[in-house]
Amino acid sequence: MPELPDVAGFQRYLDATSLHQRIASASCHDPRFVKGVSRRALQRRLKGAELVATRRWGKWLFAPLSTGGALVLHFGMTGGLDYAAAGDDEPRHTRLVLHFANGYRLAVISQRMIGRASITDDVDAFAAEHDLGPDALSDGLDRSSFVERLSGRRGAIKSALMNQAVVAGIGNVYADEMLFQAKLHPATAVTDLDADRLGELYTVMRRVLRVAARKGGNGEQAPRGWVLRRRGAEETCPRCGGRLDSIKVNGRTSWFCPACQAKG
DNA sequence: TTCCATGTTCCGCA
DNA sequence: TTGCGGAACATGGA
Repeated sequence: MPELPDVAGFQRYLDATSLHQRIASASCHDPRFVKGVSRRALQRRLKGAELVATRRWGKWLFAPLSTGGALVLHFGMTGGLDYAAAGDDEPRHTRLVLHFANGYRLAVISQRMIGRASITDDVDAFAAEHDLGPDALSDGLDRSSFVERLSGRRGAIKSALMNQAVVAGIGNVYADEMLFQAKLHPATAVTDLDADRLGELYTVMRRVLRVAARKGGNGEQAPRGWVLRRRGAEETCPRCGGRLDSIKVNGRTSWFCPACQAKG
């Protein structure tokens, strides 16, 4: 689930619940969830601090600390946040808990241990270390810079869209949605697309992500015409009614309409 | 039981 | 040297 729109929802949730509260203690159940720093160091850096803001970059969520540095969160393939009273049961697969002085706690959930938590002293440097391109919704990523970043790439357009070094935030589901709305076959070679076509894809990308982020990534609230509600072998194209098909692109399942999304 | 899953990272190959 | 594609990683549901 967690692609850019989902993480945007987590960001709003964190903003609404957990900012400017003193962290009495932090507990991490599984050391494998912490990357880059030791589990003890993570807990020590969080204790006594407040989360003073949030910043999202692609699928990564950062929360600068009042004591310096920033908490780093990534949710992997399934995860989320849960803010509740200290006595409430923690959700399954809770990996990190911030216990606030106000008697509430924030649980960070990530089922498959592919997510992670860390501490960084410099968000921009962290992004550079992880080879993150500009956030897909950032102001700095205008149409021409998007076209420039994609042009000349050798692989399939879907691979390029999902490449976090090209543009950060797009995953498998939303890549399929964008390609559906842009009427592009997922395996189309980037080199077969001219600047106009890539520019159209930029417009679609921004619209899809903006609309989805507003819904907090909740796929059930996606507009009726969107294909992401219909991933599956028995499903039909919301545009032409034909049967959807799937192929593997870059090892990931791509759902598309063979009639609407012509190759090239 | 086997396969597959919405992500990132690492490695081999062109 | 660089970029691309596949495998590994961990866990649970179909």
